[in-house]
Amino acid sequence: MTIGDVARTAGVSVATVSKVINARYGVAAATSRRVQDVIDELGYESSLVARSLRSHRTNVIGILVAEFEPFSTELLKGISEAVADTGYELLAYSAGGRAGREVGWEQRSLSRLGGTLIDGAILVTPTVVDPHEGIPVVAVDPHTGPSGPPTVDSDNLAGARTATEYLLGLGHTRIGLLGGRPDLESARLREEGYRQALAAAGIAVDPDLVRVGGYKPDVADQPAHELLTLPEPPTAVFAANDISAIRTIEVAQELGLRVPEDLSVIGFDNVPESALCVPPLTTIAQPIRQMGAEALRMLVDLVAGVEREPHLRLPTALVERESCRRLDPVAPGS
Amino acid sequence: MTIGDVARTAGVSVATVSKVINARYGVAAATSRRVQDVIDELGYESSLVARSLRSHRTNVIGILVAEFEPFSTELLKGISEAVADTGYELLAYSAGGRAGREVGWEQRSLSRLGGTLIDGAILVTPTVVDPHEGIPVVAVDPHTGPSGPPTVDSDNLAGARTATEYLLGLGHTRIGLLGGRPDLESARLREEGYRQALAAAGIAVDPDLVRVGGYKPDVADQPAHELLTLPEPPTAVFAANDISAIRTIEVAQELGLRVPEDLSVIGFDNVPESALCVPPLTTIAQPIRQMGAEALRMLVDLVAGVEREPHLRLPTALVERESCRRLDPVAPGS
DNA sequence: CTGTTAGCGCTTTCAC
DNA sequence: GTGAAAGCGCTAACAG
Repeated sequence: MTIGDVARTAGVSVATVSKVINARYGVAAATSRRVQDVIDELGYESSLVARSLRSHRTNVIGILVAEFEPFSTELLKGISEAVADTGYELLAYSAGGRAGREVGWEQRSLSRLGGTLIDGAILVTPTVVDPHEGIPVVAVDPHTGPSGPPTVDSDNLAGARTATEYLLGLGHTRIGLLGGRPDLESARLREEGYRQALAAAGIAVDPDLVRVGGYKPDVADQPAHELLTLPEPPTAVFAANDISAIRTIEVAQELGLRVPEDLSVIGFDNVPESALCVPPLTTIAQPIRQMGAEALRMLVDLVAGVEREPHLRLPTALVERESCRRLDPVAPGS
Repeated sequence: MTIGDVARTAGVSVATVSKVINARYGVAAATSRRVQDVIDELGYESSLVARSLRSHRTNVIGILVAEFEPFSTELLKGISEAVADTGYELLAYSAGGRAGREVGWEQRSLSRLGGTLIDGAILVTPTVVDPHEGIPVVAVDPHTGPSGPPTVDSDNLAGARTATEYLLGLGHTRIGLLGGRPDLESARLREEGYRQALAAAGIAVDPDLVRVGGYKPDVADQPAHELLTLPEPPTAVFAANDISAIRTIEVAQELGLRVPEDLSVIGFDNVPESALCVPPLTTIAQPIRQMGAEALRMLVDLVAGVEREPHLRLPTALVERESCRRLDPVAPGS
């Protein structure tokens, strides 16, 4: 079913059908109606692909992700809510599982779709972003600094400091850090916040207590295990994201440790999964859905050529649940 | 940056570049290497759009949704996990906010993308599905019966019966039903399960207690309010999905009712949001991620031409949290 | 007002 | 082994 079928059925040329579809001037009312009737009758819808190849305006916004995991899907919900009245449609593209390992998925996806299919793109946690893209781009939680494309992120530094101070306030001094993807600026800032809070409390960072996690359950597995089987293990762990925090809790439990009695764990992100975990995870909340909504608004403005402040940073907040506990004032035997 | 640019830089024709990209025979090793070098150097990626228009095989699976809400995004997570080793990429398409109201978004999206962009599609809670599509289609939680395309769903009837029996077991007899989208078979089955459980307990259904909710918070608002302000209100409500269950709890709280002390509420789906609600929602779990994974596997087989049982029904299970409570044996004053 | 024509970027015969 | 040419479904000049 193509525009040609419609044209033939209506007894006009494809050009005329195209004009009717796109509400261009220069079509007689009678012709227009007849064509419209045929379109309705046949249930014809123009191919987004063919149209985009030619016209370079599609009314579709792309969301480019490495994978559909809790963070990106949460963002998607926020974007979806915000898109409602804009007239845009949404196309979320994941370069398949391979992308997790393969760097440069952002550029690849952008090249594959950017030329024609989408009018603008939201890049979710991209590592590298070529500043001179063909289409407007907004990056959420990117690696880039203030240069590069417009960005939306949250206050990772303050959030990490809050997390660490919270643990400190609970009497913990041996606090482990399970870091995030090293290629992400947010992960770097979270580690920095951890170090700042410790320094402010006059506690030296024990290098043994600092591990690189990642952002996937299986990647967090080994470093979490190492951390918890140390000769002098931490009494609390700050994991740089909820997924690795949840995995840390599971590893602790496999090791016979009770959370929070024997080990306190705090995460970062506040993805819905953090509430489903047993015990429910105490974490630093990012306003993920709001970040998505803001990224979309920013991008829509960009596509429309509206000037905007190019960087938006949203606040984080502590969400207390049940995975952290005050350290007993005197450890038995000490 | 097009294939033409690569061809010019490498000093060959576009046809040759195309052959190199697609690993076709008939290219000299030296030429192939030279072209490959240019591709790498320029960072060229072929346009999915242009390629798909011509070749009709893209290695991309489409997931067509009305909206990115908790159910569809949960499904997306399951699909994303399952796609990892298949070599397919994922393209989730939402017809924008308008779709919620507009019926037929499934057909429209399918027509727009199906011709060329995607090799197969997973339709999420579609209402109408034209059986003779151009590409393989799997429907998740569809309206259709056993005819129509292959489907994946959960045992809605048994789940609804379980939910109602659970409330009955807690001593409730005035149990309200906040139904789901009337155009969904799953909603019909959930109501049916409710009726069956009540009948089995020898309780007549009070028509006042049966309301049509929908699947969006604001749609559930009014019927929930009506239900709770009845002269003789229910002591428990079975909402046909978590989103309207959560909204019911909020409405109850606005009305000064405590949940679960004054009102028990049970949902259906077990989306992550149900655990975040206050109090955490007792609900009937569908294995949503697994449903997504199975739908993907089914579709991949379909695309590959493998024969399969066309309908898969997964079991549901009660998840007890804190929104339901045993009814006091004797109501005060009665 | 309407139809013819020329591409968009790519793949695919089919000559050379 | 390589390139010229046709065409996927559509839109955008331009003639008629």
